[in-house]
Amino acid sequence: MDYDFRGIEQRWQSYWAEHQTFKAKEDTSRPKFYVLDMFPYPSGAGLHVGHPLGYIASDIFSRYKRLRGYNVLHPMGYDAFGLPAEQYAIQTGQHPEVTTLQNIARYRRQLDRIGFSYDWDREVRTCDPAYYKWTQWAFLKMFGSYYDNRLRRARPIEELIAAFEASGTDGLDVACGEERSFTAAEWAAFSDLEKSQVLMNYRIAYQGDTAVNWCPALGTVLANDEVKDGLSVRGGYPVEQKKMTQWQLRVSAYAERLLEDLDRLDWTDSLKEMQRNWIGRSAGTEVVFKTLCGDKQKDITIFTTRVDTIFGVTFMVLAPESELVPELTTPDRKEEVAQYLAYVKKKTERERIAQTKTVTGVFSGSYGINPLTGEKVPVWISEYVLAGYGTGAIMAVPAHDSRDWAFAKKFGLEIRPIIAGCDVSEGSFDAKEGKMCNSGFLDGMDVKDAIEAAKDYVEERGLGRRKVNYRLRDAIFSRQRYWGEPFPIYYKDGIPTPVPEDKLPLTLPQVDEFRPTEAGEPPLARAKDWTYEGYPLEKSTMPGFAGSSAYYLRYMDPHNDKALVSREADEYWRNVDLYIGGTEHATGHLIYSRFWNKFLYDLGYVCEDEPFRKLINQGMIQGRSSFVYRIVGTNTFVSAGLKDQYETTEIHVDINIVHGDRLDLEAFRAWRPEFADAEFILEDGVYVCGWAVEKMSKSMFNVVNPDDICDTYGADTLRLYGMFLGPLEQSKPWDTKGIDGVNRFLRKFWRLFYDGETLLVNDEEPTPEELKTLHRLIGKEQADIEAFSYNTTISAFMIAVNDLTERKCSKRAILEPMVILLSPFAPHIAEELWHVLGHEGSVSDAAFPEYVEAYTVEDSATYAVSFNGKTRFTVQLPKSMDRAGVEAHVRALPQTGKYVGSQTIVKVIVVPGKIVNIVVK
RNA sequence: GCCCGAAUGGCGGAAUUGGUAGACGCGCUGGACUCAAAAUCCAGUGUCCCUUAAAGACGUGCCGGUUCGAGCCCGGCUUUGGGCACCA
Repeated sequence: MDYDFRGIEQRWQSYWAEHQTFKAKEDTSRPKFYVLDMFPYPSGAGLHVGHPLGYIASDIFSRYKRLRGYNVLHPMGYDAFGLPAEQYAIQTGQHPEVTTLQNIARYRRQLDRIGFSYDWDREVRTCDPAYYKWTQWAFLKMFGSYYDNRLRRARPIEELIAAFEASGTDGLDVACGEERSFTAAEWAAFSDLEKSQVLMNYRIAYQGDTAVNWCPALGTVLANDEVKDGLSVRGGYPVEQKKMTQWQLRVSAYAERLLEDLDRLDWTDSLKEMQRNWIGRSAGTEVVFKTLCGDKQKDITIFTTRVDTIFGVTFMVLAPESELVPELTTPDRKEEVAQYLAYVKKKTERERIAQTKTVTGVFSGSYGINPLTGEKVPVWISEYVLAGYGTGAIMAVPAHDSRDWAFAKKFGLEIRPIIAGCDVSEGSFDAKEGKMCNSGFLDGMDVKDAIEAAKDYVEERGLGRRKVNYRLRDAIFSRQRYWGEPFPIYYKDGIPTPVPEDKLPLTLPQVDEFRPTEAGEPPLARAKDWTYEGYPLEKSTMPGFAGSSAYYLRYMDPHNDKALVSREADEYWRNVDLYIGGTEHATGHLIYSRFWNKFLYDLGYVCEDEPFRKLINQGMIQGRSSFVYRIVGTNTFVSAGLKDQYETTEIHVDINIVHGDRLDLEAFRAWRPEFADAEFILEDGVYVCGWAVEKMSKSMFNVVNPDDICDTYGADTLRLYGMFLGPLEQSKPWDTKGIDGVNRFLRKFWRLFYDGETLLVNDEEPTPEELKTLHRLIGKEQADIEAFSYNTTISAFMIAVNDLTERKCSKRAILEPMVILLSPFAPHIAEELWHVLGHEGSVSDAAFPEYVEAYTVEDSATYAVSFNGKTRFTVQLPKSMDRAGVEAHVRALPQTGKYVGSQTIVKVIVVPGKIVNIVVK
């Protein structure tokens, strides 16, 4: 019998489905292991080979853990709300749900062919009302909570209301938008509407005015992580800054915990570093400068990490959006300031980014007073100061900050160095080193000491206080779109009011069209009767990350309609042990999920405060594009090696008609009508294509469809080859050259069982050498799989199979454990061979073979030979060698003579496995 | 500009973390089988010197250092991938 992968793969895939082999049940008698993939957005293009690579990696680990006796939870679902389906709906009128369901069906067919061990009974879809009920529920919980900075956790808003009633804001330390203070009596006197507005300042899900990334082409706002280089990540449309009232999540309240808890996670350092930078903790000082502005007195609070440089302040700068700007603009400067503000306002985000080197600004006419020196310094307005960070105002120290330096140069302001001996004629001196000068009481101190001394000084005299700032902003949670979760909020007399929990889910209404209304309202404004008890419902919907923030919890208990997850299920599965996915979610999903989980943890709904214990980032799979070269103005194509002799245009060509960089000329002519009468200039009789590694995409004709690989080689070969390409975490191009190698390996393994129709498996006793081969493999597998070094694991397998082939060993005692070892990687062929060996049932229920040290190759130990207390060289000796043996060996070494010379060795001290000390006389 | 990471044959990549560099696979060369092709199998394959072999020398981006010993550690570069980017 030959290795008939088509029959085998079909047969075993049906077997798994029929027998529910991978159905996961809570079972407290067994240890759990939760392996999760980042669920896909089902796009219209279907899967390409890059997508399932991470899924294959996690599937291998799931199957491996199963073999090791774990109760494995390995689910899959779809992140099904999102922009592309809606854009398509706007263009075609097709309901996004229809296209989404079609895409899901296609994804499922593609996934099924690869033989994953998913428990499909637990599938979730974020666009399913039974699922988004819990997204809405969580939102309501956030709406009904505030963050207590002292307890460092979220609490129900009722507790805050009780505190207001008892003593107003007195003695509170809670996360909020703006600092406010009022007494209990004042609180009691507020109207309902006023109370609602006050509470918004504290809720974890709140409505507030904010500068947002507005994308006119998409007709919606976007979160910071949805914008890159001033363009929307999806679609690449321009984005501008706009002030709008939006729902937001107070992620910033969790900044410190999100940062601290990174240390406890088993994630890669680079990913943790990305999150740390995104959170951007910076410890500094807030200092108050009084101002002189006609007869008005106004304080400017600034934030700085370098109070020690305060003696070098020669001017101050406000963000254009700062509310102090109108107050501090003197009448004679009014016109110029207004002009500048208009100029800043009409800039798009993209222009701002492109022009970061251009220095702009305007003088306000006012002066600030340096609280340490009493000196008067001008207050400027410039866009290089951001309204959203710190206090939106800075003290400028041009001698020691490059941005201030550039500004001072441009506007001719004084640059006053305060570190001895530094040269600031060509640029600022930003380093934190040297001795202070021109700085009053700080003179002569080391900069490092001065930083602390200055902080203390300012704090002790009440001129300012220590303050920690974060770059992390609150997440903007409204989208002016149709295809997302509706907010369970209605407006009762203008007061945002939650829809009662027992009325959830609040389902998405039908609309006749999916674009915004003529009045510029979101599409939900088109719905008939979009009201609750006669009051208007919120018309925006939630963003893409809403549904993906807690999906891992829902998998634990997907059919529960009483709770997001039951206590029992949560306490059994707890959190994700292994999460595999791309690094592109580092500052989006992976932050939001952690925040969302911590919030639920604070309120006692889940028992772990971090969602993903270990995280692996699989690298991106790039495409290998092929090119042909058309001579300009002709329909003649020249082979890559000769192209430099002509003036040519590079054209992407479908990689399916290129074989080993050689173009199939007939297929090329048939490919597109305009190439039907193409002429070619060949080299050595063939047309050689050029190539490049690029992103895998339709437009570059370099997409490899996993279905095609399954057709030609089978899913097992696809799985093995994908893992054999190189280290999991590394980005690499998909190059189908070389796939024959792993396919050959599978056939070779098969031939250990069969010679044509003859079954070769026998019950002979294995020789010690054969056992050694087997156990070397077991040892390698165990160590390498745990380290996700799948490529070397597969190499080890190939070595073992080559070795057994050479020995003509088809002994059951060797082959049986090997089938089990292979099953995580190539499950279909493993099932078939398990069956051939006479077993009933699935190899997935077998146990990982035990590793016996006796059969392993004799390991060597390294001994460092030291003489006169200094290590001179090392020797490698078998681990089994005893002390006397090591001693004799060392005495006989020629190197020993070199160092000991004519002296006599009186003693050799052997520390097992490590050091040999030689004592001489 | 700032913060991470990487650099090894013709190619993808190994190397027990300081101990025989190049495992495994691809490709290539030669051979066996075959009427032939495919498939399969066997042998060779870092570079240089050489008819060949032995032997030797060189060899992990570059320069220097530590060490008996460096792909791995230290200092200084170069190239490259990724993240952040007026965050005070």
